Amino acid sequence: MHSRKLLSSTSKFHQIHLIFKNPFLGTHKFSTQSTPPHSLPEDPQILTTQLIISYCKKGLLKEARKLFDEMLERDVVSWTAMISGYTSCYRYNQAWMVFCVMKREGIEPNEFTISSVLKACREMECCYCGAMVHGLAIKYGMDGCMYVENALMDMYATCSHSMDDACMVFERIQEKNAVTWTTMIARYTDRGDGLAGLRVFQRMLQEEVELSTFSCSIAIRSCASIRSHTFGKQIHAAVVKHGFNSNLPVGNSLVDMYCKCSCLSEAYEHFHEMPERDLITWNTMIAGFERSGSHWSLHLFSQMGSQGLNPNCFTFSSVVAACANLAALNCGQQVHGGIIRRGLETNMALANALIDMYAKCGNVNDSFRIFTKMPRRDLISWTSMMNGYGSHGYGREAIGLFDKMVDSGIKPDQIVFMGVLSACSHAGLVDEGLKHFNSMVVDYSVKPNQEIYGCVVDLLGRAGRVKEAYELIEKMPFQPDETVWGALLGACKAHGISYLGRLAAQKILDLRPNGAETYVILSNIYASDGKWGEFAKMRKLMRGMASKKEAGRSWIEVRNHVYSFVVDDKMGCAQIELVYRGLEMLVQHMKEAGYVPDSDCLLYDMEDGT
DNA sequence: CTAGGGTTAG
Repeated sequence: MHSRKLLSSTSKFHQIHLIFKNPFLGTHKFSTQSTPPHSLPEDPQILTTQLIISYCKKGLLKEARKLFDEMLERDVVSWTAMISGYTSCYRYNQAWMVFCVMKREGIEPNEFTISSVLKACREMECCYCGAMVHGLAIKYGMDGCMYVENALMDMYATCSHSMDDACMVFERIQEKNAVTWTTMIARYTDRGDGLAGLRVFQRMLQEEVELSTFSCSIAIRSCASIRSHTFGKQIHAAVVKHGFNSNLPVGNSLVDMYCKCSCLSEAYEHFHEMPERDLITWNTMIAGFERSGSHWSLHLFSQMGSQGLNPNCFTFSSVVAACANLAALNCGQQVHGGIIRRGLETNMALANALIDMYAKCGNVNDSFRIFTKMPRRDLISWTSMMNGYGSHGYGREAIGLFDKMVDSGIKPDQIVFMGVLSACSHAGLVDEGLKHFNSMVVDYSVKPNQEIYGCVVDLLGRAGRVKEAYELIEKMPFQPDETVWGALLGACKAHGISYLGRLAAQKILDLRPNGAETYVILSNIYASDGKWGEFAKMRKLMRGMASKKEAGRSWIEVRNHVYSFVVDDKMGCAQIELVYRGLEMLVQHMKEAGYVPDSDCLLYDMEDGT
């Protein structure tokens, strides 16, 4: 811990001299004026405290701390200024340490100190520290102060394992203000319980608390988190009624809510009608389009540039993902250039997105180049690289990365195991895959979910070990879902095992009776078994269903332009004839190499008997 | 000198 330095000159004039040398109080002003402005306090202790605050506001913590250490007498205000200075610059440990020294020196904290230090506890997610401060607050009789109560509630809501402690504080608050309500709604939403957040919002309305832009934007985020278009629209109506429409946070959260509820046209409509848009508005809309309309996302990105807005790492992470979805390598490389030009390539989230983008564009070597150059890697970096290797069939490399990741001290999660197992599955590394599956629970205490079981069923099934796959399904600790049965069905189809195939298809149809492709596979199994009566039944059921299946679309980027195709496409690009000629050549090559076309899943050709 | 709101990655 630091020691308090004593100045050689102990006069108050020395401290005032220090202050006049300081740039933030404007030395030039004082030197030209004969008397300082009246607003400046004459007490050097107060002056120094204000100087500390100015330094902290500029992020000059070292300078602030030096001044603080050199102070001859420090009252509770100076201590609190130093503590809140550290918290406002995200140095929560330092804030906490200053608080501890303060207590040791026998300075009694006030409600300002307590609420500042509670913020530090909250950010450190240290419920233990927070509870200790709670005790002090009670001891000094500050637990009736609004600021302390709200800060306590927020601390428990953020750090405690459940919302129970926060609720206890909340219910005891006699006069709840706007901050009390909004904090509660926001914390429920942060924990993924948007519905509970909305219930608090509803109670707030019942108690006739006036709506504000704050409460509206938070409540809209709650709607977004539970994808409730219904509630979202209702709050939107209230927003219009209160004239909050022109408020940016409210407008931005509305755009996000409509996007998350998959109402992209409504989102865009609102985006379009907003009187003012900032970077966050554009980022939200671009991110919203990324998932289900990547080309719109890229279009919006270029529009944003022509509006004179400078993209940040949030913008780029969506745009890189959009390029990955489209497998648009050229575009992705240009975006990568833009990232480097802005010095954002050190951003971990962006590097992760680039790894994924290059892998999905087929350049897994570029992915690895980015991966190796990263100074620090998180779980997502490793997962992205593993998935990149896995999707290119490099199972051994993916396993190697997994081991290195564990060695570097990062704990794998379910998604990492998904990556390792699917890499093993694609590379035919059955025993390695099973080994990792078994060590999941034993060595890493990660519980396998449906998807992971589906992956192991796929792993066994691809290798022809269909019976083992079925046994695994029977041993599953929960009811197998569509993905699991789908994996088994795929294996049965590939290895011509009709008995288990019929069973799997039936299970899928029980879960999702309108799955046209399942009927196709099932009818083909009946056909191959010569059960023509059943086959006819299936075909009858399928009639009228085929139209419900959406056409699969493929696309390719050539010279900065994305061309997309559907089966029997006649509308495509001008060189469509050339494309078909190329395709015929390829099919000829494949047939010469011994390829037999698989028509099991051709839905449209069924009626011709092909 | 103190408290509350909006956007991103597998």
